[in-house]
Amino acid sequence: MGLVQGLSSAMTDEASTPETEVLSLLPTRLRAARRDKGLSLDAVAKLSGVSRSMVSQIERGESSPTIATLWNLTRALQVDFAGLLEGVDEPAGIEVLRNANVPLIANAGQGCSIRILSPPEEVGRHEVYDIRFQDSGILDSAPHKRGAREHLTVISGNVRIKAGDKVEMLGPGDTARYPVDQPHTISAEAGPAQVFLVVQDA
Amino acid sequence: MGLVQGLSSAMTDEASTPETEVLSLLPTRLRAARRDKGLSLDAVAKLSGVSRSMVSQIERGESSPTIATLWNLTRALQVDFAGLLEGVDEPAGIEVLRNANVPLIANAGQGCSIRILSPPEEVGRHEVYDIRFQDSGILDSAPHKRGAREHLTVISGNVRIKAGDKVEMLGPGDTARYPVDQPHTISAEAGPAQVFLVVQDA
DNA sequence: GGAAAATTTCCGTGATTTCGGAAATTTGCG
DNA sequence: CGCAAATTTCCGAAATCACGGAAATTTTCC
Repeated sequence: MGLVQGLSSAMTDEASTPETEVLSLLPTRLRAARRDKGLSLDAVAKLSGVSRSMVSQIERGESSPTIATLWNLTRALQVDFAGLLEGVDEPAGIEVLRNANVPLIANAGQGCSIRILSPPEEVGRHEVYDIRFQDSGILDSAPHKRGAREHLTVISGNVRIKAGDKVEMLGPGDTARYPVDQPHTISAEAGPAQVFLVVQDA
Repeated sequence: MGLVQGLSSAMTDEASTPETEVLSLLPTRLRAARRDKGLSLDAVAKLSGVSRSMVSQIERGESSPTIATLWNLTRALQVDFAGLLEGVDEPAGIEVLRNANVPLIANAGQGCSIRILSPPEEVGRHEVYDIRFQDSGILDSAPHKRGAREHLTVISGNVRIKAGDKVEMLGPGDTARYPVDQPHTISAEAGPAQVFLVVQDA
């Protein structure tokens, strides 16, 4: 007995946040998803191939489903498998960051300043930067983790992108997307430039 | 016998994409994650509280773990539970979208044109737009799904953001972030304006 | 090469999930 | 109220997961 067992013994070195409880949210969320769609246990059973009884047990938290069965359930209920285990936080109102208060990284690269537009909480998943280059300014970066991509749009000026061994020239209004699990460099080519950079999954 | 069973019988009405196979990626990914960190089966066993044998079986795809045990594993390996089941595609080189070829939505809202900077594949997870308003231009949007957020930065001009019942005024260089699981409106306030908009998890 | 150490896989046992059908509960309607 | 239909929960039986220890494999070092 003990669906959400363990974790007690050997804990990793990070903060012991109460997020161990995330699993306990799953039953409620599944039931909610089903009721939202106005489906009966039997209906989702037929849709998902998981038996009525099992669906019932899972929804009541009396058993910890196999990922295979959970996957089938999410398909039938059309809920996002990923989001199902996410915590719930999300600031409520509009969060404003004034031009004057934007955090700045002045001495990264040469002749460029980076304005950080995304909140620290989002680091890793989703980072947004406004980067301004002086003439011939350069910013080169070490590889991020695999799967990471950058999405760059030129606001003004001309820039040169180098990702791995590929090179591209961009003018105002141009956009480039590229994987950054490799060394990459952004540089202003003739005169100053301003770019908007979104890093995902870094 | 069949770890990735079912799905054969009653299929939902959507396209039968081969994404049923996603589960088959999990073993490989887990093993990769462990090796990346230079850990032995025994090490993660002690860290996660899951037995060596089980970890081995899971990594070889010989058993479909319970979400509880999978969760414990992800904690020990410090991998994102969500991303673990995501598909894999990712174009390789630098993808360039020229200013002249940017897809345009001309008649959304009033007096505003939307330039779509992100690729269609990313829709839902991560969308990037360059929006230009004429004087008094307005764009209001219906609620997206819960958890979605917009990240807006003003390139030029002055804009007014309304999300739910909250309102904010932004000038050049200002950034706002807000939940969009509710009706929301962006409008140019005095003269034309240009904004950069990132929508996540729509 | 060869032995020792470490790592991984195999195997028997016990606990848990999963299924199909029966009982219990809830819902709908005269 | 009371009965019928629908929905949900309960109950074995079979399948699978999960564990600990032994065997097999790989790695390390002399």
